Amino acid sequence: MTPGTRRGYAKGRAKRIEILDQAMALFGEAGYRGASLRVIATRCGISHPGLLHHFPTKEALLLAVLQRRDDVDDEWLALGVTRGVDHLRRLVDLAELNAKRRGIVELFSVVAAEATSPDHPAHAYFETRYRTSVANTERAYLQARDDGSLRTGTDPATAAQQLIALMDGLQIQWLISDCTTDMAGVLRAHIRAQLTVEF
Amino acid sequence: MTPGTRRGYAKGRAKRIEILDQAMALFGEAGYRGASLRVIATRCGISHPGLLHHFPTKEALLLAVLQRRDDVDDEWLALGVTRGVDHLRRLVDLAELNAKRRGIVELFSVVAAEATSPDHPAHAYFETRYRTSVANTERAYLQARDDGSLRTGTDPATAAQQLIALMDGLQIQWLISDCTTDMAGVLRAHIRAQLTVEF
DNA sequence: CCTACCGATCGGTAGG
DNA sequence: CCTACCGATCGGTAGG
Repeated sequence: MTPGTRRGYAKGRAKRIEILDQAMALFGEAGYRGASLRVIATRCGISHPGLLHHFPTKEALLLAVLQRRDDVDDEWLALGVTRGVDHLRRLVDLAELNAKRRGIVELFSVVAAEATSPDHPAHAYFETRYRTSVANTERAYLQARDDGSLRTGTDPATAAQQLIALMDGLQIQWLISDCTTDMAGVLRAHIRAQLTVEF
Repeated sequence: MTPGTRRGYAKGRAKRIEILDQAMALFGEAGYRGASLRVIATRCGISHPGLLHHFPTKEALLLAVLQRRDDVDDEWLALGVTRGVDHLRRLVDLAELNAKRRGIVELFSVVAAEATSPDHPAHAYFETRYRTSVANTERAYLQARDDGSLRTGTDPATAAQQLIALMDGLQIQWLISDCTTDMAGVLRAHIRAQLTVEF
């Protein structure tokens, strides 16, 4: 340890972030089962027992990665208005933002599919995530209806399920097609057809 | 070998089918990377080198599983009319049928997500599959427009992408929610809103 | 944070 | 179709 080198918590925290970033990338590329702690650790310039010093198990690492992405996105969603048609617009903006973050899209698409297995470590996480996503979206559609912005015959509960499913399905197509699908555009067209107001 | 035991090709063919069925189930449960030849072989009552006698590599087994499912579904789709609005109706029927075949839904949802990685053995397969699925669906929407059944402002190309994405996304939600999502119903509501005719 | 190791498991092959 | 084996790799632990 050379004199002047900063030691202690700050350095540990920075390494933690680096691990989470590299883990996100590899979990996205290879899935939870396909990713190995040794590869993640090597990409961070440490050994795999070194990684296990920061996160006790592989499972804990995955959950920390998912939690971190949620925190960042929740913070982003909380900026600005998030009710009714404005909330739906915000979801389209998120799709537009995601089109610049392949790693994050890969992470959620691949791990969500893996986690359909009841014994997957992230199964409960995604169960909750889908329930709250659909519920929040349904609330936005209900508010849009109260505002008179929703076309007659559009059921808020069904529309919410559709919108979440559409976002997920478009991400798969976007990844397979090597990012040539226009996720935000297709999404916007779908919502526009459900509203009486400009979108 | 007791006298009277049937030998030769018939028995080999039956074992091949059994392997494909068990492999489909495990690839769906655990993904391609998470599934092991030993487990598949054990479920078929043979050793894993015995399995490799029928399929030379794990990759060949996966592709054979996918090809077999396509053959079965193509045969089913070819029954009855498959143009315009009737074709769209046929896709909803397929979703209804899939709601009784969890194994098949798992296989395609999980492996498709895995296969977004360019080096996945099924990457090319899914690239082609999505292209043709979207193209066939676009053709159906174009025919619906020619028949005057399509609502003004609905773009066939966009609608095709939406419908395929919606089917995939609904399957993920259906799997995570332990089969409580009404895939066919949500799908039908989406298409109904795009048409001028009853659906 | 490291090296060194554990038992388990992987896909595939040798040889029969 | 089998047993027996290959080298590689896995998540996690011991001990420092």
